[in-house]
Amino acid sequence: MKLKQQINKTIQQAFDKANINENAMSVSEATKPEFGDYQFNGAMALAKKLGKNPRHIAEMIVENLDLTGILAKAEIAGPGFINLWINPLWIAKQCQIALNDERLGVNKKENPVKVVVDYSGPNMAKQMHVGHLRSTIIGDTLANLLEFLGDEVIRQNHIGDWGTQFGMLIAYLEETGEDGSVCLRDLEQFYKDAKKRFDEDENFANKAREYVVKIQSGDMHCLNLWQKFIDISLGHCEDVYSKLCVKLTRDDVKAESFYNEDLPQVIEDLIKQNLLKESDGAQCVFLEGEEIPVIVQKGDGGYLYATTDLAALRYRANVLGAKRISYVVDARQAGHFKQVFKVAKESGFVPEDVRLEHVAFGMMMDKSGRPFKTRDGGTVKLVDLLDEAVVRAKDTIKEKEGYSEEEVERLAKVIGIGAVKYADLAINRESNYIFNWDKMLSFEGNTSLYMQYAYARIQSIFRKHHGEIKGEIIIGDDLEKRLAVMLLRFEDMLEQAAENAAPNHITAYLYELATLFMRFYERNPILKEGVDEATKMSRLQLADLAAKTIKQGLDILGIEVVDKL
RNA sequence: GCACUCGUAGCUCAGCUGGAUAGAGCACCCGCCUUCUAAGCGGGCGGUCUCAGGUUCGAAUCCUGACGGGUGUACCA
Repeated sequence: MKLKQQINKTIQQAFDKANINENAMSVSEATKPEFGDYQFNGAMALAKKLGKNPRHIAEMIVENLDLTGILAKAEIAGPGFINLWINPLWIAKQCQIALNDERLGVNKKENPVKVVVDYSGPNMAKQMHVGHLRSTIIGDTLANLLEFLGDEVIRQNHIGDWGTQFGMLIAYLEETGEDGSVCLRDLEQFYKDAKKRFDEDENFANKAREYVVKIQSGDMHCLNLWQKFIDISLGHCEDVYSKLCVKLTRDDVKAESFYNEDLPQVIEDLIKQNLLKESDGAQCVFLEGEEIPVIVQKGDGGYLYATTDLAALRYRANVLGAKRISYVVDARQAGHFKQVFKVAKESGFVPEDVRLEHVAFGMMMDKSGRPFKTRDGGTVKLVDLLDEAVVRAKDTIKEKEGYSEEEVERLAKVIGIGAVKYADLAINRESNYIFNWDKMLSFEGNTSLYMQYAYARIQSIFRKHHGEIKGEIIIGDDLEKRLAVMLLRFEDMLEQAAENAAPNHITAYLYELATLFMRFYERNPILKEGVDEATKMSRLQLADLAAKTIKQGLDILGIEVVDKL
């Protein structure tokens, strides 16, 4: 249900009837309940343009406003605000439609596009650490969201599987042994050990360097070892993805090395476009207004990540056919992407109409506001963080008695992982955020637990209710109306979130929805004695739609729900 | 130095394309369980939106500058 659009249409009709030959600006949600459900603020802006009194214009609009359909009431306030009340009967009907619809009344986009979402991108040489968390879950949310709205989403996991450190790792893998899966159980340690050998033993170091050359020249034995290493390392990532309920699979992997063959061609094509200049021995693209050039080939002939990114960009635009390409990468690389996007457009690698965006996010900080590190200053492994989340979640479960051990385990997983993800997604992605266990695992405030609790409370009602649910939704009081309008806003909110690639729009909405439901639940009894049948049926259905909406919203965030908490 | 970004309640954060008295949560204080999950709900306290100008009928939001924090600044990714 595109609620705003519907209301805008009504306003536009009033414009036409009043002979105001302008496009009406969009209505917005009322800032307060007293101001109705929606408000139209366009009269003031028009007043100046038309040289008329804003209240007079507002009157003209209101006089011509159809109050027999969606809208029930309109009031002029202050200098020319038009406060709008939606017809409760209409609201009820729309909720009914949403409830009977698998997609909760959310339309699929009329003009879906292919979207590449590039996220996670772990380095195969090391274990995933907390630094990968945000990209992985923000990216997955964006992918889920666009998919739900009907776009054709192509997930791309641009894993780092190429570079000089792999020579060292593979040399060490061969040296240590037969079964890679054993020595690679802890990648971090393996990397450290290999590095130690590299620094200590000249022979080993030379061997490592040889391996780099061999891999790059396509030596089969080395490539096999390399492949084995990548497989195992990727397996680690998949464990993390599975724990995180992130949908990335091996099919989404398009590694750095995938673009290797195209790199010389990238250089060739830049030369053809007359964009390349040599500077200090390196091949560079100098962009207008940019202080530093984009270096695409080093003095020694090697390529850089800008080169790979260019290759990836044109592959995504031309081979995959993407019309929107979103890079979910931390904010520090803003400069890099700005430049690379510019080169991609100027060189014609990517057509003008393709939307390139850097979905930037801030850093994760510890409680004292410093970058998130272990006590000794090392990086925190993502698996460890997630495991701790589950352990901590288990401690928060109040009454474990009613559950089997497996159920507690399952609950702890849903709560713990949900808490970590929600806390991250609830923050405006561009700002840095402070990681705080107590806050994220709390039932209070804008947390996943609060949402899961709201959901479970509703499921509890349905466990207690027997018999079929029939009859229609009736909007009884103001609270029910606010809840219902909130439910109808779902699609508007999702669209905004998708447009801005902003998961926190979803969490903010869900929180507001859950809060409204809790209030409704406290004030308007459903199954208690004395509630007449029609009201009961109506409230059951409202509760049902609320639960389904919460579940669908959380599902987009990649967060699970349980029927009982 | 230059570029980017942020600065909102004691703390953590919202605030969409400018709109009415700037919103949540935590913390603190006060109420509400013999009936649907009180892990909840209601109420109170708490603000010079860093500062100074400008645009506008109207600015936390847009522009300029200052101050403060963060990040990035040619051959790592």
